[in-house]
Amino acid sequence: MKLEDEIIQKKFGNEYEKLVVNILYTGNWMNLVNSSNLKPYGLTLPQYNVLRILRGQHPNPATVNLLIERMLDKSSNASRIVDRLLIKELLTRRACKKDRRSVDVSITEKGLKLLKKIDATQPKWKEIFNTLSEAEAKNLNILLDKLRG
Amino acid sequence: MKLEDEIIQKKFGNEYEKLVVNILYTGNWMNLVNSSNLKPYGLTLPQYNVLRILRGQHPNPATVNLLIERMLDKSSNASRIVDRLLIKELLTRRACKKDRRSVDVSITEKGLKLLKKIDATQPKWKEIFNTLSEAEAKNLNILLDKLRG
DNA sequence: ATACATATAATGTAAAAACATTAAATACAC
DNA sequence: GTGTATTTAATGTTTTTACATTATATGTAT
Repeated sequence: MKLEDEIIQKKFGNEYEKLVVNILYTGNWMNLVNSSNLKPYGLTLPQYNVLRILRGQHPNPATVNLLIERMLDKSSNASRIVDRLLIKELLTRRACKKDRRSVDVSITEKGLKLLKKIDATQPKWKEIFNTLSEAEAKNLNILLDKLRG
Repeated sequence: MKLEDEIIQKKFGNEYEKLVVNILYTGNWMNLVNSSNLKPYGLTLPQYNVLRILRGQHPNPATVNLLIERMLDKSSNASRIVDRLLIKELLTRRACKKDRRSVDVSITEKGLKLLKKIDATQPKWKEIFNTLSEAEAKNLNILLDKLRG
């Protein structure tokens, strides 16, 4: 029996316990879709997320700290993810003038161009979730926001 | 700005796009809670999940294949996770009689005992999600099931 | 029976993550 | 200003994951 069926059939202690498995399972599936989409471009999911954060800041730089704050995966290998993207010339890293402990990390033109290319091929969640009406999606968002307090 | 705030404030393309970030973010937070709870027992989350699957099968064995099917993280280092748990004597591994390609993996008494100890200290999601009524949790589950089609 | 395909798990290797520590700059109390 | 604590990022090391390959057993078509 697959977990998918397991979720449906298994007797969970309560709705909250089931909810945890449900969210984790759904999230894993989304991650799978996302990362397999990125593979042709030679980016891992964390690398992609960092690039997107940098694009969000552009043309301002971001510090490594800001990357850590924003990244979905907080485990903070941010410094090394920046290393890897630097090698690929998708970003630049230079000492921050105002605070010499910090570094200014900025996405390059090459990085922006790559993101743009990826944008076009990213999963269309609206279509993937076609079993869900817009109102239901909205409702889910509201409930998830509420869940986190 | 933290991602938490970002989710609230950012303009997403549509509710579906927001939903993806929302679920991933929530799931990451849950994983964090779960794995920090396991750390005192020297188990990683995948190791813990494998042990729980084995307990679910007990007293029957599971094949590695079954573990892969059921694990939340499908990347399938199942074989090596079994290795690690074997070293800790939390499970046994022996050739399967019926199909000599397969292996029978079973949780040991030591493994069962460890799980039992962990059970008592696992996060009480019902309390953690106290911002959410039981009806809302149920509604979330229904919507998530629907989302996956 | 033989040949070929498939299923199952293990292994080799490279990449990334986890965890702890370190180094340097800044903030702050006195 | 001096000493101490804190912030910021990088680094060292170990563990785990990712990806491809391999070895063996089983299934299947002929």
